Amino acid sequence: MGNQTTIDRQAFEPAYAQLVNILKEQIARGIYLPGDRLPSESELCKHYHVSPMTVRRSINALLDQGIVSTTQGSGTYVKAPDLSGVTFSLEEFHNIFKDKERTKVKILEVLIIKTDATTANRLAIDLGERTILIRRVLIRDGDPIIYHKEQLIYDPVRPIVEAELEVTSLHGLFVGTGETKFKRGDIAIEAAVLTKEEADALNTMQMQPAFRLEHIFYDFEDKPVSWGRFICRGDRLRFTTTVGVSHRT
Amino acid sequence: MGNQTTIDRQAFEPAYAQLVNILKEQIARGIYLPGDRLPSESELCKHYHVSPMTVRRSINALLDQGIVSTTQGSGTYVKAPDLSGVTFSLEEFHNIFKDKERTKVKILEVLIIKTDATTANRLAIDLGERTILIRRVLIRDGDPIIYHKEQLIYDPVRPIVEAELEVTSLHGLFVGTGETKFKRGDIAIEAAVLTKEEADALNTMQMQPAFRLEHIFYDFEDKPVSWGRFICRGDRLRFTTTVGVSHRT
DNA sequence: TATATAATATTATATATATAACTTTGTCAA
DNA sequence: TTGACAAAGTTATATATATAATATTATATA
Repeated sequence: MGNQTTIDRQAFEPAYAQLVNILKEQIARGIYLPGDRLPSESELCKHYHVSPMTVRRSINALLDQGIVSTTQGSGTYVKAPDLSGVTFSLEEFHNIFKDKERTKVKILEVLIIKTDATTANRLAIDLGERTILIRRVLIRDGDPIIYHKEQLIYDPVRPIVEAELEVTSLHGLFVGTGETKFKRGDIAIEAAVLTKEEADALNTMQMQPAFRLEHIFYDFEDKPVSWGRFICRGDRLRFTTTVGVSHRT
Repeated sequence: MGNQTTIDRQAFEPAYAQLVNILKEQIARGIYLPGDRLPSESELCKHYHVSPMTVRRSINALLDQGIVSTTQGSGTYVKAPDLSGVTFSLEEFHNIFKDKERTKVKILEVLIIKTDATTANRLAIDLGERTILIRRVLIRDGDPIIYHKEQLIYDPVRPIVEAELEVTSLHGLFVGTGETKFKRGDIAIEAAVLTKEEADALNTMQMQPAFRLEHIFYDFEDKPVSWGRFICRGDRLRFTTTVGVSHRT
């Protein structure tokens, strides 16, 4: 069991990172309980023989991780683990896209249509204007996993379509190739049950649980360029995270 | 439109934060495009008349926000916005618990039972050992919103039960009162459809979409102390976030 | 006792500097 | 042209120091 109490200057790990781990471990062991004040920065300096800025950096890391809170003039206090600050990432979602060996993208349909009310609202355009509709399925090991339906602004001047279609893999969206044409995106996750259209595309039955990941992307002028939804079978995806002080790597 | 280009030393906002905003805005405006190299740290020092450490701090902030990436010896580069690093917070979930005015907790059932296989596995105990089962519903404005089913280790020596039951509001779990008895938790989110039991508790129909938030909490010896699930109506909860460079506050 | 004031401790911000590690570029020789 | 090497540029880490802002504690005063 790791039980570091001093900072090893010969170690590969930098001093500030070592101090972070030392403090985290002490908190994890219950030496400092929620509500307790940590030693002041100057005390930590003396005890571990590091400079104030190094201590500061370590404290900041603990702050970022939501493990402690600081009050100017008072001290640094251990936070009780709570769920309010917990985050979960799309990493696992991203992983599905990552290995290009196992996953393929099948384009079901591409057509130019007149917008319905919902799309007009999302893309901030007039009802009836033309948009490009793309429907695709992401297939892993022959199994359809994710259904994607997207509508893009139809703009002959700036042919985003070609760029989008070139990327038949959707890969660019998730790894940041530098070819992405959008500056910013709003994303929402909802729980849903599969509609018939979605179930057909995913080759399963309707009324199955699913994640619905809705996205709107904006260009550099903050105008919407595309809107769409990823539909993901609930039995194939699960988001995990931890709260509190987890073990050191 | 904010268009800050110099650092105002009289401003309330500290220099490093101002520099973060300046750089973010330039990236948002497309002055630096994905893949571009930012000016080197020493150049930024000269241009904005701040010390290297201050520039460093700003760059680190951009790193944390996933806006740039750095390569030692080479430079700092603007990242293309990608979904891989996107995170969702439980803030909105947390908000439901926060206002004690509107929300009440109704305890449906508390009993001591012998564990089934699933619970024994989650709590790392033997099959048939006793656990405490608690079923509650969180009600907002008279409407049942969240159904919670939890099983705790039955340990006469350490009566966690009383503590749990005192907190009839579940509030402590989410705000970190310092009274929480656990050190660490694993959390998973799944998409699901309501079972009959869940639908009854939530006073709605089964087969409706729902989020299932499963949690296991551990004590300071890393032994599981409780396991449970929050079931949340999908039409009452939605997680949102943004990707890329969003506008400054 | 209660209140205001001073002193002290603590975090927050900022500067200046130094060394190390790594990358890129340029130079020179084979 | 190619490869080896040196030089310059860039980020990463660390120290030492200073000032400001806030909180806490002690002290003096009424």
